[in-house]
Amino acid sequence: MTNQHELENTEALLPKEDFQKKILDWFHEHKRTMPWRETPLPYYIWISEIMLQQTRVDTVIPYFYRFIEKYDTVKALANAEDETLLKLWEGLGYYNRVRNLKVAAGEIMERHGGEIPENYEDLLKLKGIGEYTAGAISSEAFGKKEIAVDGNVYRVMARLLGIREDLKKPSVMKKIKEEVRGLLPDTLVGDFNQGLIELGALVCIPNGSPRCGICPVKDSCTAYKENLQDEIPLKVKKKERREEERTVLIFRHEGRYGIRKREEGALLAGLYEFFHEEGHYDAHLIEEWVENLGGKPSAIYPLKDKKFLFTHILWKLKAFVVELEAPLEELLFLTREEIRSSYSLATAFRDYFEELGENEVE
DNA sequence: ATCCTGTGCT
DNA sequence: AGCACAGGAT
Repeated sequence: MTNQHELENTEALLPKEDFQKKILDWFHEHKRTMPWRETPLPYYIWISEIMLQQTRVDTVIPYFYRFIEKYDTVKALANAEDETLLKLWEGLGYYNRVRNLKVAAGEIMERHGGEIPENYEDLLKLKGIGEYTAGAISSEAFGKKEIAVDGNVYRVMARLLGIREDLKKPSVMKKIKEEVRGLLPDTLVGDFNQGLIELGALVCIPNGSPRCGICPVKDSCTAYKENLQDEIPLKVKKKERREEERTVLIFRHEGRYGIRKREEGALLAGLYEFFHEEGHYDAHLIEEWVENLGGKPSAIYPLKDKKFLFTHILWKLKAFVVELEAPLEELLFLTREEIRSSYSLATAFRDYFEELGENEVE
């Protein structure tokens, strides 16, 4: 019995043609209606895929209509005004996406005579298009035999194959992509890809129990058969973050603020930052401290405590604005406007920078 | 590999 | 209110 069971899970897990047919049939019957599916022009697929990154279908649809009405071709997009473009995107978030979209439109005009390229490799070179999006456009708009593995597909495949490993591990991602590649049909590849994605979005869902009862491929699903739906995808232990207490001193002299450049090769190399040191200090310790640095504080105002997360470190920040009678030698003293326009401040300090404007008395 | 982005989920 | 996510960039 055990042997037979194992056999089912390996070679017979997914008789390929059956699996393809089940996904395609299910997709054709249950797919949600979306404007770019009704009219699958390459340009529409491209715009929608970019909009759909980190954004729900329902949110995207009205933006999509407005966008393609205003910019109906790659050429129009390449010549778009930044202001108008940003206005059209307002509320969608992740604004780099729309900046990249215009850059890519320019690239398509220059390198591809205004025609969206069909090949995965060419698509991949375009700004804002990564592995997933290149595969999605190539297969869905041009019928090329390419995979389009997004977060949904990783989850669906992990459950189907019973993969109880961290889906963020490159080796695991690679394995899943190879599995999907091996399952691609010769025709209707785009529908097959979308079928897997749609299955992940509607049936094999990320939060809450998957709806295995209505799944077209439950019979070949390891997680279903072994009741592992809650174990897969594996919830990865959130890596312990080292906590560091730091005190930030925002020096001000005659309306200018002191910043310094971070060392090359360090965390956040080359970005600018306010002065800060390890440890938490209160106002009168700071007075001494600043005097040791050769400064004369005329006033010290506390700002709100903040936390800032890196992948591996948590900074617990205390911050003070320190009014100085003279600038400090080791820092660059600049107006807020100068900093805003010409210096890239490390994001850890950006909130404090923004707050400086709020209670500033000019 | 590591960082970034803002959102939606708890 | 804080955190996890997801895809691309560097």
